[in-house]
Amino acid sequence: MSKALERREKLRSDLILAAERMIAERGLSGLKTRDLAREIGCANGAVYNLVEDIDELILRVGSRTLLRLDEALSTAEGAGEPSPRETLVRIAIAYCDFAADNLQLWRALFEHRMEADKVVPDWSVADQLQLFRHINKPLTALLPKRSPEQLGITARSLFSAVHGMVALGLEQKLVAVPLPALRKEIADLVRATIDGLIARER
Amino acid sequence: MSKALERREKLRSDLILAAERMIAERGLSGLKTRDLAREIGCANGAVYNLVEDIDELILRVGSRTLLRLDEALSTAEGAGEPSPRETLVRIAIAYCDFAADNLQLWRALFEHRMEADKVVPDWSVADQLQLFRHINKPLTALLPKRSPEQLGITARSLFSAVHGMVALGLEQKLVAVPLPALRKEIADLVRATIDGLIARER
DNA sequence: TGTACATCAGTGAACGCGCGTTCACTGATGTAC
DNA sequence: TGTACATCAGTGAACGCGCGTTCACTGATGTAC
Repeated sequence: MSKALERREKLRSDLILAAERMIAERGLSGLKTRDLAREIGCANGAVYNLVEDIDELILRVGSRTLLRLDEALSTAEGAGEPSPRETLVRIAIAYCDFAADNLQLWRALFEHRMEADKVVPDWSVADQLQLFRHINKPLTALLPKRSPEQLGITARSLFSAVHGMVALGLEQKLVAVPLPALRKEIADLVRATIDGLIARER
Repeated sequence: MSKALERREKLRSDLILAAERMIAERGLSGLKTRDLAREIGCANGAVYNLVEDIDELILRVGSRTLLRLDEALSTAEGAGEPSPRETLVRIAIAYCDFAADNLQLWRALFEHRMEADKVVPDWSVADQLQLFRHINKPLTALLPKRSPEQLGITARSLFSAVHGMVALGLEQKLVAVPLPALRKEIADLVRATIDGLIARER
């Protein structure tokens, strides 16, 4: 039986990797069960032995994407001088670079909506919250007077703002910041915002 | 013949209004041709006498939304003291309020993607560019040393940042700024950013 | 070691639903004489 | 004013495609004796 279980786990991981590749290449809407089955060499219906449904599969891929994003942010955090302000700038730039390098996978994180009645599982929620620790630490150093709740809100605001610049910038549509200028604009905005917040603190 | 033309125009405008109502109530994905036809009291196929296809219809609704947004921003601009910094804050808050009050229609502006081969028509492009004049005027007053190109990029950055806060805030998901705090957070971020940009200018 | 049986992963055709768009046809409206 | 004809908006059934999911069946693998 263990041979069978092993095989099953192998197939399951193949499935998730194939889904990841497919989203990366063709976007979330390009993910099709029949193509997945062909890709991992099994029948249509076998997919449903490996995974509850397509929503679960998408969340599994999302989990992997968040993990890689986490690593990218950790790397950015570690490099260079320890000034908390510049750490935040580096994190923001790293977020931008990650999104650009993993465009479709990163978009899938935000495009995917569960049906109204289904609930996002705990393991997926935990993945998301993890990421805020990158922002929280330097922000706490910069704004020591603020309560944890206030800091949490400021962290979310800052993240949302940077996320917006990245999202519209990478769309390459009319309202977007032109791509070459994007990283510089993000750095400027983060620095300006932080300086403004600190000045306001006093 | 003019009686017929009149009737046709009436039906066409009914169609656009019905589409607007339908998107507002059920979101962009809730827009269905059969429901539209029933709503305006004609057959399925008649819709295609009034409009090229569904993409055009969505863009027409989008055009109306952008027009109302433009009015809302104009109103915000006019009210209160003339300090350019506070004008920008009021515009950002007005954008947030408009999005909250017109949630589905506002989302439709960003969700809608044309198929790769089709081109967004000129009248739709013009609608979008119009809006930036609201941001550009006060920004020019605040940052007089910058060239028009630089100002254009800064305007887009600022817009993207505020848009990101509104978009994630109104999603009400994990990463979002809590809704009651959103307006205050936006005002703070805009003030902090502007102060930071001006300080950097010197 | 060999045989009978049970289990369950794997199969792939078919279900079921949704939905934009087309098209042969109709009937009301307008035009020509 | 009346008749024959042309036009074209309006009709709604049907086309065509996509696609997640189910399900009766099969065959390989493992277990019991």
